[in-house]
Amino acid sequence: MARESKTKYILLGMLAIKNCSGYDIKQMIDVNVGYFWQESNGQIYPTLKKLEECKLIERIEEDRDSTREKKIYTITLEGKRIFQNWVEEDEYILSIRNEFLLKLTFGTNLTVRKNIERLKKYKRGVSEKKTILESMKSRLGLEEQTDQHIYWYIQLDSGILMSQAMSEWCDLSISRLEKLGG
Amino acid sequence: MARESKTKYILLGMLAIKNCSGYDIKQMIDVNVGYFWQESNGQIYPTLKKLEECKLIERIEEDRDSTREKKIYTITLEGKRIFQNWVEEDEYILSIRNEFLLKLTFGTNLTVRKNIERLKKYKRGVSEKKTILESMKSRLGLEEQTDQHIYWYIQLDSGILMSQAMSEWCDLSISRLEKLGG
DNA sequence: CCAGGCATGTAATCTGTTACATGATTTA
DNA sequence: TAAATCATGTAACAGATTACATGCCTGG
Repeated sequence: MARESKTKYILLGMLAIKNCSGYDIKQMIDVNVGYFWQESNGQIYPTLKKLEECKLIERIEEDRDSTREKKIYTITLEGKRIFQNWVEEDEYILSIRNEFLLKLTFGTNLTVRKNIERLKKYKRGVSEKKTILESMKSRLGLEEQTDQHIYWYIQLDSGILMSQAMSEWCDLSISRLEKLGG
Repeated sequence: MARESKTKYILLGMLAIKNCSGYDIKQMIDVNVGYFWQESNGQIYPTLKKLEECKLIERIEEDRDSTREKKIYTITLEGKRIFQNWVEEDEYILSIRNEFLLKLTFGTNLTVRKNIERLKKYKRGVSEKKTILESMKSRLGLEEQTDQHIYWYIQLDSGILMSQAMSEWCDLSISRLEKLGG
């Protein structure tokens, strides 16, 4: 049966914030919530099509500026209803697959030195992401404080705090392994 | 093409630690690495079958105690080789889908009070998991310190630190929302 | 005796990724 | 002019979940 896809809800949610194209949505997802939610184009475009067929979203005329082909969508009342129902449900799926942690768990099959290197590299990646999130947060702080903003703020903080914790964990783990004789 | 399934590697990895059954493996995954890796029975059993066909694992006689049907597997040399190759590859997939954070991002569609409630509930869940991980860690500390142990120790710490950070983030977010007038 | 855990497994079905195709426009 | 980015989309294919089936054993 494969559980119900949540893709439609994130698309509706983004369109509830503002009218945009599939490409815009993909950007917004990658940039803003990419650290806890991913969608591929292979999901986005077909889902947009289906949503339009079901009249949960509609195409509008992109009034301006595009010589480029760009399909701008807007959410319908029915779309908002469906979206709202989903937001109100107090249940959440959580799926994670972190292959880095998995390989580290089996770290005994590698030299200590190699594991330390990996942790250092991983930490660099985590720190970069944290920096990006922090700059997004400060940019958000400069803009006007709408109701929407507070939740984006909170959500960004979760990413920042997680990155921070991950980074500290890397240091801790590195020093543990170094004591072992790296 | 759908990316290569990693299921076989975690099964091989568990069998590299000790001989066990599909049921045992499922338990080990849920309990030990469940917070960053999940597998369902619908993946585990068919994969075990395939691995046996490819001679990467073998059935052994469960010497004792079971009136119950239980198929114990052991990893073969070829299986170890395949597993080792995977561990040595310095590349990792990471996929996360946290529907809680997603709904919170769209929190403006709910009352502030409701979002606070959700955060409190979420925090309880996070704290429970943290407690479990901590008890696992102290249990691990009591057992003999093998080479394997240090990596499980480190891996557990990542879960504990993440839970801790998440928990703090919940508090922070709750107080932010309360200031808004919850 | 019955609920729940132990234990294995399959079928149905959808989900989701990758890789590719296409073409315009911008930038170096 | 070549590479990168904008922009939409599809096909192929495997991945993965859920739900169910089966049956034994244990504890209350």
